Amino acid sequence: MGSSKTPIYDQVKAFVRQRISQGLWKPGDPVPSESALMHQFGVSRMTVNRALRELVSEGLVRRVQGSGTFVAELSRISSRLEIRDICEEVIERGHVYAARVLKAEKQKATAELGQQLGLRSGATVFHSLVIHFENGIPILYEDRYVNPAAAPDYLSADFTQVTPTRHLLEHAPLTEASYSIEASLPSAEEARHLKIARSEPCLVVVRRTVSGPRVASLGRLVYPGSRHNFAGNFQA
Amino acid sequence: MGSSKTPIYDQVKAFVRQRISQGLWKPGDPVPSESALMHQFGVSRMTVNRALRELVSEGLVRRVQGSGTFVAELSRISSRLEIRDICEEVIERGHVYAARVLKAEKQKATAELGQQLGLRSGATVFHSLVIHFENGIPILYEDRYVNPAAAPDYLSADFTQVTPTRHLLEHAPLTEASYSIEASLPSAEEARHLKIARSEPCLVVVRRTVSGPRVASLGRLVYPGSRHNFAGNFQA
DNA sequence: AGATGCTAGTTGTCTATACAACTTGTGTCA
DNA sequence: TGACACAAGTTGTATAGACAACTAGCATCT
Repeated sequence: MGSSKTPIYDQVKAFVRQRISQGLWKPGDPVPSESALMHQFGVSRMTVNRALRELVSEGLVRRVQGSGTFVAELSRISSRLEIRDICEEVIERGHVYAARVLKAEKQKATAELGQQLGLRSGATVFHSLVIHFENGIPILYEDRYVNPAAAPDYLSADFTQVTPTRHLLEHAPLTEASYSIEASLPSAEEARHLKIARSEPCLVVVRRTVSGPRVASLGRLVYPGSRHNFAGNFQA
Repeated sequence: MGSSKTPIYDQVKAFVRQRISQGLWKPGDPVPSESALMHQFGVSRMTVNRALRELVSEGLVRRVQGSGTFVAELSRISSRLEIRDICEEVIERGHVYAARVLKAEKQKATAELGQQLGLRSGATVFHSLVIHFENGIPILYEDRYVNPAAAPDYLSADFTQVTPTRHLLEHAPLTEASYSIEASLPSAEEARHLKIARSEPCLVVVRRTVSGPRVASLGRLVYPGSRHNFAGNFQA
């Protein structure tokens, strides 16, 4: 029954978390020391230490060696933004996924593109252009440049079966990535393929992925504003 | 010299992380057991345990009690998306921040709004409308409804000195939040105050914050697409 | 063949102890 | 007054050992 099936360190975490979320302990306030909590709960110091260390990694408290533990300032509560595969997302919603490949070919890099991919100007790069559909409706225009050194058989993949994102995740283990999200109007070609008006705003995600020592790919993902949004939620 | 100033558990983490990011150990592959790593590094089990536990929380490996530790599937590498105060951001960029208050008043909630805030239709809510400037240029149109129970003195705050976000963070400790990001065209009024064309796409963030048992506020943040984007990067 | 039980290996939790590194306040000495 | 030393309190790391909980494969019995 009331048996303590929940681990002690979780109980300590819950205790501290509750005091903070109820506003009893405010940002900047000191949290009881390890030895205080240790006596209060009648457990060993290592257990309390684990609880507090995990709260640090969750961003709830801040610790200063030699000084103490303090409730963190609230400005940096955060959530996770994931790199998801569009195909998985669509299927997760119980809908039908499909893709059409407009282009998949070798190309010579311009100076700017070469620099972004860490290649010299004029080097060979892979270029793909894929439209993704949800229930037959175009929801994503994906324009991607890939570093051949990172994924040599990129062009031999069948993008109607395996999305470029998935192919890259599998063949070029992701070590780093950066992205930016902005709103802009589609180009004429983008609008045509997405079957939207040129006046309809789109969410544009530009993403650069790094695999090991190399920049692996540079992608421009255009989502029609009326058919997509990014959502998330997070808890303290 | 090579003095081991870095903690042992960090060395173990680095070892595993390196093997994974170099692609030597692929997703699904088993990671050496605690006792194997323990002997390999000549350290105690608790130290190895800590290293592996932290790698779990970073999403790099997955552990199954009784079975073993495995390299995680990479599809869900993620970054943190923070709730930031616009004022802090501007100042961080070394620019001048300013705000203009268009509205700050009590209002009766419509049925829909009341429901979103967890209040009955017709209840009193606070409504604020603030324009934020960076170097004199409007960069954000903030339309916000606040639950009076969560922040009773919201309306007495001077929003040219303290942003609504900051006031709420300080007076209604954040326990939960959800957001959605979408692209859309501004309304006539939004375009007028942001000094942009009605055809210029905007990033719209709708955010709902919860403080303790109550929904604290509902905000609609409109950023001109040409003057703002959300960026981030993350590492494995 | 199928069900059962055992065992070795693995991760999960917890303890008691130890020393190192750092902070802060206090007291002493010049 | 100022510089310095010291001590008490705090967090950071590491160890050795113990038991619990779970998994997977093997052997045995029916």
